[in-house]
Amino acid sequence: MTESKRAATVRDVARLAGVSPGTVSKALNGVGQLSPDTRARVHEAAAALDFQPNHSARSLASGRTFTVGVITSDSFGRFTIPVMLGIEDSLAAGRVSTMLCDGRGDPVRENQLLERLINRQVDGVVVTGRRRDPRPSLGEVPVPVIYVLSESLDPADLSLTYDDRQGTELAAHHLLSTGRRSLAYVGGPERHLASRLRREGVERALAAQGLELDPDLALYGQWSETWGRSAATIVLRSGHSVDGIVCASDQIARGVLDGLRELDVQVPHDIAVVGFDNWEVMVEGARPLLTTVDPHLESLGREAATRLLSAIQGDEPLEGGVITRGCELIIRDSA
Amino acid sequence: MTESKRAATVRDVARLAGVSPGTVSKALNGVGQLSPDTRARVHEAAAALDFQPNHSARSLASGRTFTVGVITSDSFGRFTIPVMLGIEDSLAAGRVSTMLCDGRGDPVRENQLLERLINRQVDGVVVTGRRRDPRPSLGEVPVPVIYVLSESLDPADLSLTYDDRQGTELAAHHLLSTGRRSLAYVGGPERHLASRLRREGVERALAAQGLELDPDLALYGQWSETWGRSAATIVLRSGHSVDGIVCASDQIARGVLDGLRELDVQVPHDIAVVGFDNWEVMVEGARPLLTTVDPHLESLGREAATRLLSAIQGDEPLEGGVITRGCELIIRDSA
DNA sequence: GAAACTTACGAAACCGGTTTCCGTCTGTGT
DNA sequence: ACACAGACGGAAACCGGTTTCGTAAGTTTC
Repeated sequence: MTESKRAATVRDVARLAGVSPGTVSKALNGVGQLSPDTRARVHEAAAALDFQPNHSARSLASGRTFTVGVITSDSFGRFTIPVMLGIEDSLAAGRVSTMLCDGRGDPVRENQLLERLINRQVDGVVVTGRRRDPRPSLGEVPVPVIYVLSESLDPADLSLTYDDRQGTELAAHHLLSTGRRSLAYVGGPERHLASRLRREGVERALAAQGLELDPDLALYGQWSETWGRSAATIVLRSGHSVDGIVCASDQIARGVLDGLRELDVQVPHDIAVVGFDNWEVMVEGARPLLTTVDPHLESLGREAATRLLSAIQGDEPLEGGVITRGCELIIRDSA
Repeated sequence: MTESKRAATVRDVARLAGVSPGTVSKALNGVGQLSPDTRARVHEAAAALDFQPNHSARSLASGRTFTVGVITSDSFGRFTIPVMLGIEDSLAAGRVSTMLCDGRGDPVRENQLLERLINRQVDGVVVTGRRRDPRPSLGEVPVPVIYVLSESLDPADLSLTYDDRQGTELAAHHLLSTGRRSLAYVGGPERHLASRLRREGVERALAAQGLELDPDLALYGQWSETWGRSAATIVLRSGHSVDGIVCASDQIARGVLDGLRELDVQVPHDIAVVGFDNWEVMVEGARPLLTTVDPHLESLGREAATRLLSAIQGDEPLEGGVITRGCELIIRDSA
């Protein structure tokens, strides 16, 4: 099918339309001064020959590649994927392709990849990673760069991320507004920023009602189900009559649910549980279905791509700073 | 840093080395007849200027882009990612980049993406998808194509996939060799090839011992935990004294484990359970830790890339057929 | 009816490498 | 001393678009 000897070039089109190659370029790109008639003839000829401009040639001449690089420090994990989808979705519309690179969390490797992307003349770069913790900047790069999820340490860079604090605040607020009074927070490792921010969200919601989070009930551990199960026991044995638990991830929440069930606690009757991530697999397998916070990663990816694109087109650099988007609470059966 | 005005070109290097641009190209690419001395001088000059050949120009002239396209019909789901990682891993070594496209399972969109990749002159294409079921061929494509996971319906294409049958055969064999006699199989939807093949594996292992799979104990359902939980009940109520269950996925297995626990069945003492996929999240959250079949998706991706690469370099087309790789049983605590 | 603009398009340079072809220089054989 | 092969490296064409610039024809202006 796509085998007609050799692809048509702009000269072939020119010959068929009876114009010069330069004119073909102008007609097809809608630039220059051309009579409507000529323009039409060229388009016709191009269509007849199924002309597809050679991408390399176009890039070479114009300096633009219609390609953006995506560097992830995570190995396309659960967090990167929705972001990628959003990016793809938004870029595909502009006929821009993405070149995906996995930095494996190694800054050296990351820099090599960046070199390579620059060398390939990408029009822009998206940097993303699993962690919410700030990451080192890529430094001076000749094309626009936007950081997603993991914000850049350099305030001159533009970062786009979601609001951890607001997320759990939403969750805790929901618990409080449905009559719960004594909340616990089960986080991941304390060294992770996300763990600490999410705790703050719970504290803020409590403070708004004149309540506070008992230090005994603010637990740090791992991002795993196993930890969630242990945490459930710890909370129950704490002596406090907890009636709501905000978890820092759906995995933890799932562990908590399992732990509670084993201890014959009714969810949500006795204790309500909220997760974080809205990770389908976890949410679906959980019993009862997990109420959780959705950080809308895909739309974050879409926005990142859109901003990057306009920076590329407008040629004005992205202005630095951190843009934070809100999360949404998805209410199901566990709270 | 990478801001030294304008990137060095082959002419800059030529001037510094006191040779002609053509000679620089030859020296750097190790072709042509050049004295060792000249070669060295050019390399030195290139290093001094931190010369990076312009990718578009190189592609334009040589016809090769050092880029392969990856089209996934799955939205970078759980199955595609390990494959992608393998591909990346294997290609990065050859300084080849990957261009990722998500076909969303829509053949029309898929074809547009392919057009775009061809137009961008990719050197080769990898097609992958979540489903094991065969998929339509992309048809005539001017570059090598390899299908991974979802094999192509056209026997003239080269497909690379894993052996579902052998996977569950391994699992069932393990159960039998540890003294289990009465096995059940809990599959996904019957319309999915994977479900049927995995059942056959169980049957083969049983047949090897002169046993067979009772039709009552070969269950089809969904790829979900919920289904696994139901299936556990169905198996127990079947009246057969089952002592081993082979599940078609880790999610199902996890549901089965939960179901059994609720019915006070001891795993693996009373019933042994084996999953399929070796999906870390599921395996880790399961209690007891899940014994499961690992299809080694990442190495499948690596092999696909390697084959593609050699086809690209050797210029001989890939010979058609389906290559099937074996799975490995990962023994943990559930069987 | 000439000057002053416009409009429409082609010629050619250009982007930055690769590759072919050919001339020169050196060394060898007679 | 002369022919000849082989090694070396330069000039220039080439890949396939884009873009600048110049000019011929057509239109307005006075």
